Amino acid sequence: MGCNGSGFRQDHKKEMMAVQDSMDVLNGKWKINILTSLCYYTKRRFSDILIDIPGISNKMLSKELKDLEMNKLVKRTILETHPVTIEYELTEHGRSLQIIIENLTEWGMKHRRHIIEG
Amino acid sequence: MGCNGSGFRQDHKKEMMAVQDSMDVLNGKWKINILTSLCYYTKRRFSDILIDIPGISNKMLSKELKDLEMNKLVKRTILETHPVTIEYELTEHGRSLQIIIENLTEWGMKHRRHIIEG
DNA sequence: CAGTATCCAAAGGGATACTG
DNA sequence: CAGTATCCCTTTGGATACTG
Repeated sequence: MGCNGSGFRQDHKKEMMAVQDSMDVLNGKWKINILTSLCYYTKRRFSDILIDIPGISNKMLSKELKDLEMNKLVKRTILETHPVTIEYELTEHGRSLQIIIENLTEWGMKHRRHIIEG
Repeated sequence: MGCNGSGFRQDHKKEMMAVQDSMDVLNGKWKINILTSLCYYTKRRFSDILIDIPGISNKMLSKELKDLEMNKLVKRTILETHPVTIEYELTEHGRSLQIIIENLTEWGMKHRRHIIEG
């Protein structure tokens, strides 16, 4: 049942709660951006993401990556190179956000045309 | 070109920027929730939304609705009843977020099963 | 009903420096 | 490279009261 679907139920508390559940995970100023970087680049190192996202500080990137790991959206792998290489990537659960990220990408471009450029 | 698409271009700055443009509009703790309420209920009054979204204060709802109006996602209509009735609804541009909201709804339910309920 | 105003605490987050 | 630690300002936003 979509947004315009008016099924038997009159209220939409379940939908409201579900969206809230999503936003609890994706909150903060940078999470979506980090997930986007990992979504499009597949594998990415700490310093790469730092460059991918203009304005983010190492402190925030560190914190947000930990949050995302805790929510099982991101996987951190240590490669035993010298010195060690740390790779971040989406988990399977994280990849289930792919469609949302693609939609946000598309919508962002549309919004730019609609508002920013007039 | 999707997240896994590796076309000719090697970088994804355009996509990163587009997502950032989206998030600039949808930032804050409550915007998505407000849009969700208007998406599923179609038309909604101030006090209705206050009830739809557990935890939001009238101050924040007021502020966020203004932001959304400024970004042309939400339309505010004054009905000349006694006393006046104020109706909020999505603009056409706002309705273009419908697919994202539906995806977030679905993903939230999936995430609940995956993480919260184990 | 549909907000606005004020106060104030807590969280967010930038800048800079430092570590293994 | 991949972070931590600290300082401290800024923003967020809750509580409460008030207005037309």
